Amino acid sequence: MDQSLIKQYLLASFPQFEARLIETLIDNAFLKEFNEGDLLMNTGQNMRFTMLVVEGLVKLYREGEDGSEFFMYYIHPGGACALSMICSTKQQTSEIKASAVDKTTVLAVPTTLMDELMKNYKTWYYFVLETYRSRFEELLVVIDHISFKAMDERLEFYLEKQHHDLNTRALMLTHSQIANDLNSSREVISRLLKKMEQQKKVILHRSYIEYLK
Amino acid sequence: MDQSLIKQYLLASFPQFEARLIETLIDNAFLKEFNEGDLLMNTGQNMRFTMLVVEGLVKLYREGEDGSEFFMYYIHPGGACALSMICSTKQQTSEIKASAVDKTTVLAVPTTLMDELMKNYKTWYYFVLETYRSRFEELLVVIDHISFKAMDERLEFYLEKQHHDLNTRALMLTHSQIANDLNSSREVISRLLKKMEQQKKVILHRSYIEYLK
DNA sequence: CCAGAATGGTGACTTGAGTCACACTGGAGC
DNA sequence: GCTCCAGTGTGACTCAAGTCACCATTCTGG
Repeated sequence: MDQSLIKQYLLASFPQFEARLIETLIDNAFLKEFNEGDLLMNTGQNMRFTMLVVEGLVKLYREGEDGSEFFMYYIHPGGACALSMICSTKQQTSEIKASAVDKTTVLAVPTTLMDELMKNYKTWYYFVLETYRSRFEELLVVIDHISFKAMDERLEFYLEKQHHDLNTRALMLTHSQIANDLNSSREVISRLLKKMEQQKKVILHRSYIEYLK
Repeated sequence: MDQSLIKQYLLASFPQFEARLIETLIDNAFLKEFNEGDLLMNTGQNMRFTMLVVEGLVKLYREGEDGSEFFMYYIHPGGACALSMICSTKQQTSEIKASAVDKTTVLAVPTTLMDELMKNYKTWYYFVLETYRSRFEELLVVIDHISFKAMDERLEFYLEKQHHDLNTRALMLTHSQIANDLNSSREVISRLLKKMEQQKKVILHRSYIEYLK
């Protein structure tokens, strides 16, 4: 049944939540599934639910005016989208998108419930603040990289991150995909990858990259 | 007296705070003054106080490894540093600095008080969330600019922001300062400013720029 | 008033990275 | 087998922006 499934998910992914909070969430939230590639959140729409990721993987990226995109970070089970945690705000400026990388399950918590949760459950408000803080810091790291680092270093960091977040050395990525994520171009990425291969940091294959270091 | 001064400041800069919250703050927080150029917050130090700006102006910037800096945004009276709102976290990665632009007064609220404030005062937790949200969005805009825009556009945006935030057309900035804030070099900024002058968007003077558009 | 510092202007050069054009290759599907 | 196409490799070119060198102007402190 759905209720007990929610409980299982919460216990597994959000072990820090207090028992009463879990009960409240079971009574008020519902599960939602997304397939690979589905959009969880689109630009500027008013959020009526806070989404807690309980299974799968979500990719957050920024969309430029011309359609080019820019990878920011992944959200793993146990995380939530910071932006989805605010009850009904304008959000006109920020063009941000979230899409499922794998088959993903999220727990949708109505934003109308936020006041009560914040007030009554310490573990909830810790979670909200911690979510904001960590996303904030990730953005700072992103800013660091694009403003202070050159492409080769950014590429290495990107691959390291992929390796770490996806927990595999076999990175299923084409050069164009990487170029998109880093807002660069395929040729540039190809050349840099070639260099990295010579430095024995990766081995290149068709449609995937073996991460060594 | 200090107590009534705090009250005045709070009423002026944080009119949304409920009366009981203001009383609590009066009893537990204290004012702190900074002179122009003083550092309010340094890299990675554990924050023991949340700082609410009640007078003056605070500049937030990111420090690169080599000492170069990168302007992010201003905090006006009525605002607070999002990062200072988290009770004692690691914060090892983020090298972020806050310095006073003018003579600035802040209200220092002990972070040990956060739990109680969040729980008991709805206007407080709205404020905290709103602070996070708005800073987050500002960072997104920053990312947009450095990843999608060229220097000329970034410069125009920067000047527009200065004009808007400092509320004056007489921008007291040298070319080197601007270059620092944008993580560029003086010569580049000089040339671009020259172009903008030809386009009648600014008039250049020694040590200050008249913003026209 | 003078020396030195701060500020700004400019030409010449270098470089990282984006673009264009085109060639090669391995796999999927017929 | 063959075709087509996504994925990749590479040289040549362009351009924005950073760097270097040097000079001119204004300001400031003794």
